[in-house]
Amino acid sequence: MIDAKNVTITDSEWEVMRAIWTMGQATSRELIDAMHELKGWSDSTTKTLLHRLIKKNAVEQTGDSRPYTFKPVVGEKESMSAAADDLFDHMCAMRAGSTIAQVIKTRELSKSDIAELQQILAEKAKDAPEMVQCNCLPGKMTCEEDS
Amino acid sequence: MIDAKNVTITDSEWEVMRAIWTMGQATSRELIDAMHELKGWSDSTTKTLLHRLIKKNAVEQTGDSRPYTFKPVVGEKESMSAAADDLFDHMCAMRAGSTIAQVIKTRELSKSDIAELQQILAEKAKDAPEMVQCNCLPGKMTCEEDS
DNA sequence: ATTGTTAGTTTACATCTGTAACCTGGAACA
DNA sequence: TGTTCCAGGTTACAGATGTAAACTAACAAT
Repeated sequence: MIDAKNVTITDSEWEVMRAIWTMGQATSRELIDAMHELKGWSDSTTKTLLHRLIKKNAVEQTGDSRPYTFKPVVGEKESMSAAADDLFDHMCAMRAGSTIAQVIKTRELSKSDIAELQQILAEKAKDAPEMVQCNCLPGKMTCEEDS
Repeated sequence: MIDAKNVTITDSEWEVMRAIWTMGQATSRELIDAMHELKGWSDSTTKTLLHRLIKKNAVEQTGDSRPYTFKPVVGEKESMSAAADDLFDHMCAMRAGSTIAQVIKTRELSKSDIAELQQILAEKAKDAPEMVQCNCLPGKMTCEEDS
């Protein structure tokens, strides 16, 4: 699995990736059917997305005979982390905490997920700063609003 | 502050919003200078983005005399939550936990941020499911890969 | 009144995205 | 051995996005 960092997967492409990741690998027919089922897309749409993903090196086409096999080149976890990082990189550092809080509140998490998060937090608490600085503007070191 | 849900703020626009949110409100000149400083953008670029944001109802222009004042219509926190939600909505539910874990590891969090997260997690742990199901494909109830 | 300066508005334009039709070469069938 | 079908490839096309030039209306200085 290659670094998902440099590959930008768009929303539609992301849908295809989810299918590929979940199936592990698949033929275009299987993917086309899955996408038709899931999103109502026409065959062409899935084909196009698949090609763009191949071009981006997110998916590879293997096999010698005609119904080729498509499989992921980038890992799901890495891609998800990259996407999340990308999101937080564009937000005010000062607000990351409350955003994460909101996400945790909203998402369904398993007992072990929660245990892992608690573990990480406990560790992180040891040398956590009293407060995180706003990094939106130079000079400006804090955001006014705060609700 | 209006619902940030329906407004899609693009990456570049997001940069402008950060400046506006941080400044609370500002004249176009101040914003143009800030963006020039931060991103090296030409005046026009910031102007265009400002206008698009106004059209999207993310920013409003107030004042009667010439140097008008621009101020946010959507809140920062709401927008950030909306963006985060949007991201997680497109990812496999089963992987949300590990993604959040990765984010927490990477980001800087203050002591109080951590305390809040721990608080939320403790509460959530009470009735957490043993495991979260993959929601990528119909039928398919779990993702194979798992690293 | 005339002119320059700046805030605000329109227009531009290449690339990216979402979505899909159409074409082509080989495999399956008649 | 000509016809059909389909996987794979090419082209299309409108709307979004990043980035910015050009134009116009107000205000300030002469």
